[in-house]
Amino acid sequence: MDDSGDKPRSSRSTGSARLTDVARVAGVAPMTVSRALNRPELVSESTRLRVQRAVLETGYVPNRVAGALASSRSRLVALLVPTVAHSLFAEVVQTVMGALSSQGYQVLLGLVGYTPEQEETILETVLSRRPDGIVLTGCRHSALTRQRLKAAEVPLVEIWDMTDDPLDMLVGFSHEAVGRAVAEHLLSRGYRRFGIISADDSRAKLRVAGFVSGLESAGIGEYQLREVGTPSSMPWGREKSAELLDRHALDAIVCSSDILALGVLSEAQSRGLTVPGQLAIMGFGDSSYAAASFPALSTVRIDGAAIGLRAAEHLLQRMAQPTFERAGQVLDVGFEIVDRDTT
Amino acid sequence: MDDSGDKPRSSRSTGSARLTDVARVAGVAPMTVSRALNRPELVSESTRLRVQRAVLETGYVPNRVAGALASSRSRLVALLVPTVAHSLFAEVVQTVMGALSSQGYQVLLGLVGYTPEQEETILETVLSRRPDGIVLTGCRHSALTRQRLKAAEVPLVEIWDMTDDPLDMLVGFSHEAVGRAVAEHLLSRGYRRFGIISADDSRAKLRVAGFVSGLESAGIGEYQLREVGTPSSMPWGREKSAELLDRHALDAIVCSSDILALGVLSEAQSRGLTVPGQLAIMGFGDSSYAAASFPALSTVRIDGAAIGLRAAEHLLQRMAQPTFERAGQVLDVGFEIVDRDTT
DNA sequence: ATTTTCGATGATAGCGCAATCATATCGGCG
DNA sequence: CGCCGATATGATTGCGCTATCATCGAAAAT
Repeated sequence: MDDSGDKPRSSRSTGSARLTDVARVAGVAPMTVSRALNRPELVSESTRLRVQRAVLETGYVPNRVAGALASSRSRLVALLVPTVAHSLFAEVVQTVMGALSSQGYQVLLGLVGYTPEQEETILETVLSRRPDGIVLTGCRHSALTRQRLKAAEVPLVEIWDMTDDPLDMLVGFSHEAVGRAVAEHLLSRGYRRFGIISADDSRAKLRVAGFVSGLESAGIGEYQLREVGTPSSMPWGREKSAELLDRHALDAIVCSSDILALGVLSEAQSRGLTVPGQLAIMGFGDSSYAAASFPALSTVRIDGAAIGLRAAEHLLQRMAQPTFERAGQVLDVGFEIVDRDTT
Repeated sequence: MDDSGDKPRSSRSTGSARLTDVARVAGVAPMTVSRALNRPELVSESTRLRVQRAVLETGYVPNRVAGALASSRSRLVALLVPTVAHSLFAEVVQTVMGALSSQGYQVLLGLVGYTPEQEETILETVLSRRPDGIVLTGCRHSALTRQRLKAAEVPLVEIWDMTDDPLDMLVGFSHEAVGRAVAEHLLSRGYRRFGIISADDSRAKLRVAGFVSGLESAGIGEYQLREVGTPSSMPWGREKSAELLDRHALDAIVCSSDILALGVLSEAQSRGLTVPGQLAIMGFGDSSYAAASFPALSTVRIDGAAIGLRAAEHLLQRMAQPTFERAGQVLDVGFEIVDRDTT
């Protein structure tokens, strides 16, 4: 007889227990169950325990879809990165998710590749989930993307790049500065005839631009540039460096990623070139295998974990106090030239 | 005067355009706008165009939170992997997301580490989003996890492991078989005195068990085992191999991941041991850098992309026809011993 | 001409939850 | 003793959308 008062569940119902079911079992109002679960400090100890028991008894799993609609808080953060098949971004994903999940947020991951068009498409569907915050890789967005982000008025952190004019918050580093620093480093080592192998991606190109401007500051106007598609890979590095070495007398090759540099290293070894004696090689990223190659790869270390962590912190702060305006906050985490055995 | 009939938006409203706003601008009923956007084949061409214009004019972004609540379809798939900071799982994430996003699904990523407890916690919050499908790494789940998954009645694919008794669908390979195959391979090469360095993770332990059983089949009962914590890293490999080599005369060391093997390789080189002459080394995973090490690392290739792709395909099929029962479907994608220069 | 069919559109009613305000209870205090 | 404020709980309403059924006009069938 204990369900004699129940209306039959509508045909649209999902079948699993709802808040009202828990409430009936616990002998309280639905609202009290909601509070017991979300704001336990507002209910008495005894009620909280009764609700807890009722939850176990009914096997209730809260429906956060409904909760999000009712409260306009999704507890969801969108994280948009080009790829996870690259240890640097994987590290960012790992740390961002660690920091956010400890605060009860879940992550909606979007892989946007390296083109603004993909970013635009993915952002649209992401915004339709009404995330409470967004972490976005890069600062170069399409006009539509910028407009949508502004209209959404959602806390936002751009990462992995640098600009004076962020959409909201920014945690990253200057790719141009990286390029210039690499140029200075290699010039100080005495290298003069440079090859460059770069991925066809806007941030890699910025680093190349910085590198070239560094060369020009030293009066060097000549260099050989080859572009490769994404994703970068060892074979790309081998192929392009073979092309470069066949046609030009070079004493150093600079790569837009460690994996390309490893390919160059293979090519050099297959040609019997001593490294760095006859050919110096420079990578980017300081991936876990950079130190493991033989000879150990000189590279540029980017602290992806720091970027992810600070980005998450900034976002959490803003999501906790949405009124406190701190737009325009910019953090440059820098980088470090790691001088191993290939330069 | 054109808003004279509007009720003021309630204080709970979010401020952005809703379906009814688009409907008013387009001069149709809200339901027609919903259809024009989600089932365009059900509305006339002219209505569809008017709605399209109204959407642009209002800057409407659909609210899929509300849509999901109303339709009981979230268009969300939960993807639970131990970590993305490991190229094998990154590859899975990459391919699963590629396949799902092309069909309009978004991915809720969960990083569950290597313990059933974490999986349990994360699964609970994941289920509260009412995903349309779940991809779960591994087949060993806590009782509560199994119970919740069964109660949720959501299409599910377990990956990266093998069992006769999957919860629903399964795409993976047998870790024990990997271990046995590695044992046979090394035994056929003549190695007899083995060290094992394994991560403290249940699937790695299965591979160890398979390896040991392979040794025992050959009448070898002695071997040296060291466990390391997660995440595996080169320093762990170096440290544990140093310990092993100090105390035991070994002619081969088997590792539960390529990154550990690379550490072992460094240690061997630092001791002036020839590889594989004085010490053979075996990795697992065939990470991108395995072929790049010097000497190139012998390892076990797992086709993470194939696993991700097939898992996504199975899931899409089931989500499209939820009535068509195919529970119990199991796909073994196998593995391959990659015999490079360290064995 | 009348009925049937079908495509297109609209009206209504929830989906499951939390914001909000109303109500009840209780001890402390003038 | 009655009033006040704090604390605990409940009733109501609506978040924005889609399932469902009703309606309506026009073409097709009788």
